[in-house]
Amino acid sequence: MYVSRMFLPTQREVPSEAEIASHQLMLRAGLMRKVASGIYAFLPLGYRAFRKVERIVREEMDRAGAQELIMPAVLPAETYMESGRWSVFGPEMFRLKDRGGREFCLGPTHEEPFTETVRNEIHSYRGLPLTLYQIQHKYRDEKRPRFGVMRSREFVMKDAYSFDRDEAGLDVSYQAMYRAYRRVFDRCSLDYIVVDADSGAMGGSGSQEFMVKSDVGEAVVAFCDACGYAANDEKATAVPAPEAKTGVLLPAERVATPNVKTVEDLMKFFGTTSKKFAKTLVYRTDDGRLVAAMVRGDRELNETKFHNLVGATELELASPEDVERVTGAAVGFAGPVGLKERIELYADLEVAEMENFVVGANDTDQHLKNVNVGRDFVPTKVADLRTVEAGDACPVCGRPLGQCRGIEVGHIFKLGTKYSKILHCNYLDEAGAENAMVMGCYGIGVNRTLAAVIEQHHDANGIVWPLAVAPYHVTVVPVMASDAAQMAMAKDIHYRLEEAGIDVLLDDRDERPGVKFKDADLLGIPLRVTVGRKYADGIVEYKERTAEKPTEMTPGEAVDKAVAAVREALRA
RNA sequence: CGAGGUGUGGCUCAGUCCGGUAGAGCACCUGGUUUGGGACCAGGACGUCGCACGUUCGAAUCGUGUCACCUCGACCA
Repeated sequence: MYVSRMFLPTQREVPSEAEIASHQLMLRAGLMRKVASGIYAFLPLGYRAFRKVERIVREEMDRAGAQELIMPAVLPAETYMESGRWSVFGPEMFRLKDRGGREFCLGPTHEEPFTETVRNEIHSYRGLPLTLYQIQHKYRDEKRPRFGVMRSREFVMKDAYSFDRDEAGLDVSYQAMYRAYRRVFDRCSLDYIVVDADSGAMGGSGSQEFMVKSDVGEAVVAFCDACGYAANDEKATAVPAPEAKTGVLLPAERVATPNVKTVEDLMKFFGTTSKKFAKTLVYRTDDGRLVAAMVRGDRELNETKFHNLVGATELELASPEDVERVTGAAVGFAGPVGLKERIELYADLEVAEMENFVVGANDTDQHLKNVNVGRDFVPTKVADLRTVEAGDACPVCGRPLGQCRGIEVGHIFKLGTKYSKILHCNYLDEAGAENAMVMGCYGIGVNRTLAAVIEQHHDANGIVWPLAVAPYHVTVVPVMASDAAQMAMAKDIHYRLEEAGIDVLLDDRDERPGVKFKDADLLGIPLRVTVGRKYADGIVEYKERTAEKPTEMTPGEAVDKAVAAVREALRA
């Protein structure tokens, strides 16, 4: 491809709307342009890279035995009404009506149409197992799209769905996907970890996320270097770390604490550590229940865990009015003892281990000290409710946990029979008995994966594509476009590479060399062959994007070296 | 959805407080000189200053409304 003919709008300046490296570089290198908030057009160079990722995904899905199909992006409301998700998705779903007033949506995820299709066509165990997938645009009207394609409202997802006779079959299908995912992200040269994830509202028996390590990731993961435990912080647990006990229960006592509301205020007032307090937080569920959660003063409540425990669809902090009604006190003085209304009260594991601690008295400007679980109050249930922190003890081996941020590029999920039961996706076994199919679902965010690659592979000058996803493998740069002999040699190298099946650019523009080198670096083309000052002696320069300096060699050697490097890198 | 911010040529931004002929750099076009890490000189084109209404002799600038975009938070099978 001749650069002079390409639609490749690069920008010298950093676009003001882009915050993170991948977003800035995707705009600067002319990979994409924004059409609306969270909606992007891929330009030729970006689309090439996108298709490289897509191809890797497709190859690995096919290798794992999954079969590709394509569902419509526009789906009728009925498809999601049967499962109940027409209402569950709420405003996040892009909805539209046809001319007859019938309701449709742009598919946010496709469990329903896949399940429906399989239900309609497969009725026997003979048709199982089956894994189907598509690479499709998905639509979610995110409250806050950000970071370019990292969190967008239209995005491309590879979503696969497996259908098995039983749990054992699901395990096999799931493992096949797990291995395929590892291969996909390995081939993309991503540094990632696989973490246990919350399977909460989706039900099901297990779920793992593929997290690309990155400071700009929106997810927080806890991991243990010693034993390999790793989990999304929504799910991560740690060994409780109770304070030493004296075994002497002191009598509970009311203390006037005017304007002492926060844990920090309390520490000052009582002159002790936050580990001697317990916070009581009141939440409201979507069905109108008020529920309370207690965690130790130095801990954070993990809303996901609480959410799952309470069994609500929606959960949010109760309004001040609700809190005042339940506690009979201003916000900040809630406690487990003497609540005005009987509400469910859940205590974290560590709260259950506390002794002679301080809680709100359910009376404005009053706290209770020397409170003890069992004697002064009995929680509805004691459970793990806190968010883990770096340094907490690993739940598997007890060593300190580390924490890092991650970009979720893939998610694999054992759905079980959640959808097959609701949607009556059944099969007859050998004995003629009807059973619900056991399902799994597996997603990869294709454009997010592309952004993650850039996030992990760039430097001050631009993108540094791994060969496997580079839009072009090699760029041939004649230093003086006006020198016909030089240009002829560059064209010859370009031709020979192209003939060898290499994706190659020829920067034939009549620009100063500095401009071409800067652009080559910005675009991140992994290999560069420069035809310059020594071309008359039959010498060109070969340089890897990451190398400090070029190496001199003959054009033939440069071609051979580039071809070998590309073939080596693409050997899947 | 809550809070904050920004909308001026393709890009980055100044001008707005204090109303008076719309600016700079980069990019673009023409000619010339250049040519190993984003050249230089000369000339040129490109704007209803997000939109609407209002105040005023006069609005990029003041007021009201509205839209878009960005950041933080909340939310996110």
